[in-house]
Amino acid sequence: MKATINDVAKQAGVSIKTVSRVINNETSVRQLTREKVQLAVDELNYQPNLSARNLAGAKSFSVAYIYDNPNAYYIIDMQGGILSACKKQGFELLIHPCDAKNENITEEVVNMVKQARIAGLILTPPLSEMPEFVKSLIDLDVKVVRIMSGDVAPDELSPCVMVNDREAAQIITQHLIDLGHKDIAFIAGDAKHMSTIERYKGYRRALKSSDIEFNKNLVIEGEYSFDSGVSGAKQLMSTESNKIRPTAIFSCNDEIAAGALFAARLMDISIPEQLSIVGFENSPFSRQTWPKLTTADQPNGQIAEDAANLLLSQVRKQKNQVTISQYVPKLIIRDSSAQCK
Amino acid sequence: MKATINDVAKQAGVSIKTVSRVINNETSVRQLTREKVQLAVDELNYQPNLSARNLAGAKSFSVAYIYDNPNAYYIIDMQGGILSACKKQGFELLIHPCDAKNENITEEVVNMVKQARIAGLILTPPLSEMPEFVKSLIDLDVKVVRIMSGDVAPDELSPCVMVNDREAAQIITQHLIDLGHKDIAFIAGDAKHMSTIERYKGYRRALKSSDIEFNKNLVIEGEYSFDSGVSGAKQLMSTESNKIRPTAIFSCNDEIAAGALFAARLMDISIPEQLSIVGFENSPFSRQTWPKLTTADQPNGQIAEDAANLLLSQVRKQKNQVTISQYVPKLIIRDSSAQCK
DNA sequence: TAAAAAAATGACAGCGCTGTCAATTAATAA
DNA sequence: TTATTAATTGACAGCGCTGTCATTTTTTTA
Repeated sequence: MKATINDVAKQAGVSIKTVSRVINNETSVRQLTREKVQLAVDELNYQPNLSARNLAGAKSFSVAYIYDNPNAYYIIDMQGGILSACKKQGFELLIHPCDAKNENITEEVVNMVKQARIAGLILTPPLSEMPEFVKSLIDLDVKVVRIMSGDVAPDELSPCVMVNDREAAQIITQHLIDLGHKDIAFIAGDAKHMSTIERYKGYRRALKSSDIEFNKNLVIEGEYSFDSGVSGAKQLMSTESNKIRPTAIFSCNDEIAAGALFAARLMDISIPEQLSIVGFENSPFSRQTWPKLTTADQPNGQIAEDAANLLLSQVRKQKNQVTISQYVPKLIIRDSSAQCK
Repeated sequence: MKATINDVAKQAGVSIKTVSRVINNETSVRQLTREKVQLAVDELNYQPNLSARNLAGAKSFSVAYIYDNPNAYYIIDMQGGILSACKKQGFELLIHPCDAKNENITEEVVNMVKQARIAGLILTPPLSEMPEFVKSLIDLDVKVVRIMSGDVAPDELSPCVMVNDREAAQIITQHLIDLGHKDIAFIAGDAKHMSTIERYKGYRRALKSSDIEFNKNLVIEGEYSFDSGVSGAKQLMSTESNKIRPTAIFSCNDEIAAGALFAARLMDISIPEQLSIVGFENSPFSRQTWPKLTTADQPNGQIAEDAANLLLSQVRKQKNQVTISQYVPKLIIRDSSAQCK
């Protein structure tokens, strides 16, 4: 059947403890011994039993990805990236979707972490942005890595992988400005999400750096949803009011942009001729709208893998890597943005 | 710290073995004893340690969901449903995305199953439709439950949860016929997928039952992708040829339908006035296209939970439930289908 | 009522590994 | 060279549970 540590020990002519040392990459094993053991491991195609390790050892080999995010594409990308890192290092991944608005979320997750003896957690927005929640988890003696929006970590609670939405938003707004747009509207995502705040900052910054006067009537509060895009765009483009109608809309994500596109269609406004609309995220359906969306690409899979590697090195106590990686989403120009007439 | 089986045994005044019997729902425990133990379990908020159970026992408490499917919405729904069933029964879920086209997929998955000591597997199309692959897994002494397209299981390999695409496709085609359409085109998904075949059968059956002559020029081979919808619709609606142009298109899923919508837009064909387009799946973006798609709704989360329950009862050897549940996706009428003029 | 059969319970080993600590070996200092 | 220290290795217990089998208790039968 499956080889155990005993088989390897016998084959290599050492004690099981030495095998254990080798597979755990501990120091104080002579090079020669290490090689002997490694050889036996390879020959027998030995893979340590996770349950046994979790049971016997102080540390566990399970990490979890906790998330609350209605965006399926995002979650799938994240899972993929994390999984890829976990596999390479012999860890197992548990997934735990949950509801950030649930009052008992802390209790629920704390229980889950205890129950499964989890060694580390990866958190994405909005969970990663709930300091109290994060704190209760860290108190549990699990390592945590957060993926967050911004350029520097907001606190010292845990290592973070940062996504610089501000800069990306500035770039994408600048793209609109370069096309001659001045009346650029902004449809926000959930107000509480850092990503919304950061994208808004980038938007403002771009306007400022081009000396375009900010018009608060062009800013619509919303949430990360299609419907929010529909109603936001309707409001912005309605002719009833005597407000200024924008010539371009910066939507906080692709879903909102798709909604805006939908509203434009309803109102018989042609895109991009009469109105430019840009999204954010480069989710698959930004390629499936009419017209295809100009957007900003986040390499989510890579971000996730990065975060997972950070977490695993923490868990394995290799070093307290304080390295904080930062990603800046890249502008992708498609067909929903054009020269302002 | 966390309560163990010893604590419970002490509290209840029985041996740990008896506690074990109670938590495993074994027979031959007196009612009185069972209650005593249950009380202690509740008081101590005891939850058995999964690693220990997996290590000590013959059976394991881990199941896996293996999938290859580019449709993020589908996967997320499945995961959610499976997870919900697993949680209720104290099982852990491992997820394993993979590539069905990879030659070594069997080896890869077999390894994974052995390595993690997995008790059961849930398979969705296209993996569930690869008999050789399924067989090698079953030989491994893991329980398998497949989610498949059709009304009856194609073989005896494993219990199945069936999704009756044929009937649903017939209903949705009938919907088009009821609207007065006669020249109804069909854009297929991946030819190898049972769902494509079943939906095609339903389409044919509906035509037949209304005595509409089948025109093979109106059937386009494709795959489950947006691009396939674009090129399919282009081909169907091109004016160059002297073929009959359809007045309605049955797209094998929503993504294809979205592509068809896109193509219609390109060709300046207005939907649904000049052409009705229907999708299949009721994925979120069927609500985010212009116009919103008429489609067939699959309750994926529920299907998944059903499959997971079937699997877990197998694994726990409660009974060899041969119950095969069958779901028929329901017609959802939105704005992309209209009376034929 | 005693004997036999059936049901309920418990003692104990052991799953595959890691942690602790003692024993051995190699490296260094005296 | 020998004593001392450091590096390497191994023996063994035990993580929390389940499987096996023996023991005790209850029920049934004679």
